[in-house]
Amino acid sequence: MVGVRQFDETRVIREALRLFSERGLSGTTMGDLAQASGVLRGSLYNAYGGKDEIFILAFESYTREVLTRFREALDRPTLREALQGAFTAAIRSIRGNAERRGCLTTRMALEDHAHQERIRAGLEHLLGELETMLAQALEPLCAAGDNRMPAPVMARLIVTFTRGLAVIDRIYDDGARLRGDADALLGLMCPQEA
Amino acid sequence: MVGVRQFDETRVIREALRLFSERGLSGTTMGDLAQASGVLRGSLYNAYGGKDEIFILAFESYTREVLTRFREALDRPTLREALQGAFTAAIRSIRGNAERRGCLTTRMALEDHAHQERIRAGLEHLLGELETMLAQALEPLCAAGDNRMPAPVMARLIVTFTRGLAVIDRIYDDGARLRGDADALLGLMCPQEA
DNA sequence: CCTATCTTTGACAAGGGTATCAAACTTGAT
DNA sequence: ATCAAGTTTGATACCCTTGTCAAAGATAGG
Repeated sequence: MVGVRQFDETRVIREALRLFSERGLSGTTMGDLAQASGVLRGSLYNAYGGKDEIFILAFESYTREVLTRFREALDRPTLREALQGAFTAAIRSIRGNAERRGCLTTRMALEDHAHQERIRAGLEHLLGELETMLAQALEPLCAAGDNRMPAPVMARLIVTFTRGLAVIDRIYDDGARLRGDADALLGLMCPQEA
Repeated sequence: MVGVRQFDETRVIREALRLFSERGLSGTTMGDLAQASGVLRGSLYNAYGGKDEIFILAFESYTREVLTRFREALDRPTLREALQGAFTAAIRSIRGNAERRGCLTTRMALEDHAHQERIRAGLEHLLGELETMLAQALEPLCAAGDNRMPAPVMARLIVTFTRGLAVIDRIYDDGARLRGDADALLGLMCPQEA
């Protein structure tokens, strides 16, 4: 290797993910990315080609992160606990942490961009994986109880509902509201008073 | 009146609503608005001041339209029918008609803009009205059945869930999927097999 | 130490959008 | 018919963003 990249590539992706989550794709400029990562615009163009390429990399990283988080959250012995885990993970994803805020998936779903189809396909892939993971995790737990709702239907409902949580958070910015909604749906899905 | 406006103001608002719903606020330019309404940019600036002012007017019009639609949809004798009416109205709003597509509320919630606070307040107002309307309409119907969930909680859950439907529609563009999700939640809220 | 190759740097051109403005125009009221 | 007030029109200035590029810099391999 003769020409060696001088900057921290993981930092670029990390900062990009943060900015895209907070401001969206069109709301983030190459200048923003450059400033946040401490790399000059020219270097970013040279290394990645442009904003869309950086976004794709950031989104792939985000997909891995989200799926890992849900996989862990669902690993519980009862239906109720698994659902609680899923909702808690979703709300944590949406409300963010010190490093990042906002749900990139929901954000990208509502935004228009040049590479619409590619990004839409990425979102479909992420939500599809999430739905499959939910269905597989809930299947045995649903069968154990007296649940009338099939696990795949429940999985879809959870995916759709949690997208709604992301929207509501943008408007009310109220964690208690999100937890209240999640508890309400949990109550419908697990009527028992354990 | 000496200087009389030469163009059709209702057409401007109607076309603006269509464009903002389909492309978002930042995705719609004054040029787009001018072209769609057949009015020159200069005239729009003179009449309204700028894009944001036009948006506010369009959003107010949208708020009235949505609330009217839900008021009619909820006017049913049983809980199940009222819920079905609400979900159908929501899906119709989201999927649109020949004239317009896309859910402006959900779209605006996820987009960043200069007048963030003003628009966020507008969204909170619309969803608040919707929630109140739902709670009041469902209250007597819930009391009639053996429902354990209080009407206000159910109202919030519906508002949140239907925002999720709007997001899912953007990704899958599949009306059957939306109806499936709505039926699933309906099944949880009205367990009886009428 | 030298070199080939890639990276960094800063400047620049181009495109698109917002906003402004003066001049021409329209029209209700006197 | 004339006037005053508001509107239309097209041009223009300005800003922001993207994308490109040549020159300078850095580094592994010889």
